[in-house]
This record gives sequence, C-alpha cells and structure tokens, in this order.
Amino acid sequence: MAVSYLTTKESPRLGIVAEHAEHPEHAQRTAHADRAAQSDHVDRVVGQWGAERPDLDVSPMAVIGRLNRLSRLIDAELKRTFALHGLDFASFDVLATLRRSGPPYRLTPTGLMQCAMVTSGAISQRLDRLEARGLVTRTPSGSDGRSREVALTEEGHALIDRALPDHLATERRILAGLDATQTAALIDALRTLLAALGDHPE
Amino acid sequence: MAVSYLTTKESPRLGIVAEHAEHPEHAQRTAHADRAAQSDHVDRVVGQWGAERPDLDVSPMAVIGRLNRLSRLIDAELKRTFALHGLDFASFDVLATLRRSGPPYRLTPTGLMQCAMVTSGAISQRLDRLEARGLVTRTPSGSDGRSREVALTEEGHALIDRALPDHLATERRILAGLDATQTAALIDALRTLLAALGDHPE
DNA sequence: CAAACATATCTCAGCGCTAAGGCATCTGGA
DNA sequence: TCCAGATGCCTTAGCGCTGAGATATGTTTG
Repeated sequence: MAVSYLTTKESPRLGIVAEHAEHPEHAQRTAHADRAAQSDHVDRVVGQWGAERPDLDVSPMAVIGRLNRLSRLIDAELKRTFALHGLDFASFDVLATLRRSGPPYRLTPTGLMQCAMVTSGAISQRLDRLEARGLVTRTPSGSDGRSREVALTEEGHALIDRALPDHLATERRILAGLDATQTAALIDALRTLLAALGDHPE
Repeated sequence: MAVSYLTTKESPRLGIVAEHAEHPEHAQRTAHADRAAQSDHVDRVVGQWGAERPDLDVSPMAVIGRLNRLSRLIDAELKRTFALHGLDFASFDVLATLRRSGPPYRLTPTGLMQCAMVTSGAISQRLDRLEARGLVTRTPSGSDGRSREVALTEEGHALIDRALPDHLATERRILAGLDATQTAALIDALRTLLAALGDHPE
C-alpha cells in the first residue's frame, strides 16, 4: 500500500513520495492521519491556492509555510521561559553566547553581532540594556582602539547558568513528539538548507 | 559501517542514530561531510556548550537552533523578492490570504489575524497601510455591527497575482538543495511539531 | 428586559530592530 | 610618510509588532 505523507490537497510537484513508510513510527503517524483526516493550517493554505491558482506549483509552501509558522510558535514558547528569568530572546542570546565561549567569557560586539545575525546597532542596544542591569561590562580593547571587550559579570554568569536548564527543558518539551528517526532526518534537512543559504561558521 | 549524521561535537543524547543511511542521497551527503569535515554554526554552538557545560544535554539545540537560524535566513531571502514588488512580509501576507480565500476575496480582520498569527492591533495597522495604498477596502459587515469586511481591490488583486510567481520561485530556489526524500521527511517532522504546538486550522 | 459576559475592532505607548550615517581607528599601497 | 579605504562601534529616525485597554456591538442568562 502506498502511504502518502501528503493530504489529498497537496499536489506532489516537488516529487515527494513516501519512500520509507515501512518505519513503524511513520506507519503509526500516518495511520493516525488517516484516521483523523489530520490536516493542518498549511495543508489548508496549499489547498486554497490549488483551487484558486491551479496554474501555479505552490508545493514549496508546504515547507516554507510550515517553517514560518513553527518558528513563530517556538519563539512564543521560548519567550515564556525567558520571562521566568527576567530575560527576553535578545538578552538570553547575548549572555548565552558569552557563556559558551568559555573563559574569560569575553567577546567583541562584532563577534556577538555575527553569532546573533543582527545589525551592529541592535548589538549596541542589547549591550546598553545588559550593561545597565549589571549583567555585562564593556571595556576598551587593549590591542585595537576601535574595539571593545564585552565580558559577563558574575551576576550575568549566574543568571544564564540558572536560565539555561529551564530553556533546555522547554526545547526538549517542544521536540518531544519526534522520534529518533524523524529528528535525525530533520537535522539533516535543516543542515542542508542552512548550507545552501550560506550559513557557515566564522 | 556506522555513518553518523552528527559531527563528533554533537552528543547524541536525543537518541539520534543513522537508521537509513542506505539511502543513496544520504550516503552522498554524509560522504561529503566526511570529506570536508562540514560543520555549521550550530555544530559549533553545541560543541562549545559540550565543553563548558558537559553536565547538560544541549542536543535539542541542534534542532531548535537550526530552525531559528534558518527562519531568519529565509525571511531575509523572501524579503528581497517582496521588495521587488513594493511589498513586505506583512503586506504580502494579508494580500495573499485574501487572494487564496477565493471569490469574493473578502475576509474579516479576525480571520486575517488568525491566519497571520499576529495581534488584532497588528492587523489594524496592516490594513491601514494597505487601505491607504488602495490595495484593500474596509466596509462594515452587514450581519454584525462589530465586524468589518476587508476586500481586495483590483489593484491589490493584480499586485498579489504579479508577486506570487516570483515569491514561489524564490521559495523553490531556497529548497533546491533538498531531494524528494529529504523534503518528505522534513514536512513530516514539521507537521508533527506543529501539531504538538497546537497549530490547527480554523 | 436588564445585566453580565463575550466578541470585534481599534488606539497607543513602548519595545527591539533595521538602515543609514557618523566618528575614531587601523591598514596597505603609492 | 601619507592617504584612501576598510573596519568597529555607536547614534538615531522610522518601522511593525505587542500588550493593555477603550469602545461598540452581540449573546446569554436570570
């Protein structure tokens, strides 16, 4: 039996076929989908376009649309955990980047900017806020008069170490519905897409 | 030979194992990874945490971190296409939602709000901007005095029909690096995560 | 019917980001 | 050496969104 991952509304122009439906986990999920006729928001969107613009191949939306919605939902979820520690995504991001860089927990604004994928202005403002709260310090760089060294304070270090386990628990909860095979395949696909978009380290 | 999707830096505590490495596409990708020791930004982050906080299981970051970075990169890419048509994501979103809803291309602000996953205030402001440009109209609802009917104008209809093919081309280009198996697995995983986060239609 | 509650939309202050540009400093080539 | 361009950081206007709340209308309940 040919079991499809797609609802009837999704035209398979991306050449999507169910090649490994023999995996028990997948069979189970698909069986559930068959039972409940499970169709999510993006299925509906793709179906609408299929009816209104049958001349266009909207199948890329099945991926991009889901990535977009998932990203928003995850952001909202993570936000709640950050708030428990008096943080938001921007603050957590800077503190975590400094923390994981290892002793002496110092980076330049440029380094933070590249990790965070935001503009230099955004980093300046993030550091203003963190500095005002005593979570980081900014000192002149010894070797380069233009540069600065941003360092975690003891309070900043303690705060990120306190928030991190909660954050990881939230992430784990979000991913709890995926089995090992799905997770590996997801990472593989995301890695491929990131590479195609030029997301390289350094 | 046990071929892993993970770099040596990623601890496999999510129970990730390479169960279907016999797929030709995957073998090829992994071979390439072996050859170039391909490691992306998130690999580096996970490796840093592994060194600094070996007591914590940071493997969820391999998924959440990639989703976050990918979403930002995709947004930036789509933005450029929207700009070619004098649009941004917010405007495109509203026009596209109206367009795909089919004749008579009318929805309420509440309907648009639910599709867009933003607050009612955001929709009010989006509609202000679109109305000022003559791309939509707002008229009182006949049946409910509290409600309004938002309708695509001819100009709005023409604009979204002009922008959509370009948008789809951009999406297709972003996904070009994925083969059919990867795409199907990606959709499957995203669908599972969306369902777990309660992203249902209507 | 009236009161209490629910719903639909809008308003607005505040927030974080971008884009553009300013200033100081570094670097490499003529 | 000098200077033009590159680099690092900051400043600021403007933008879109959120969160809180206002207003008006609809619905339910006693």
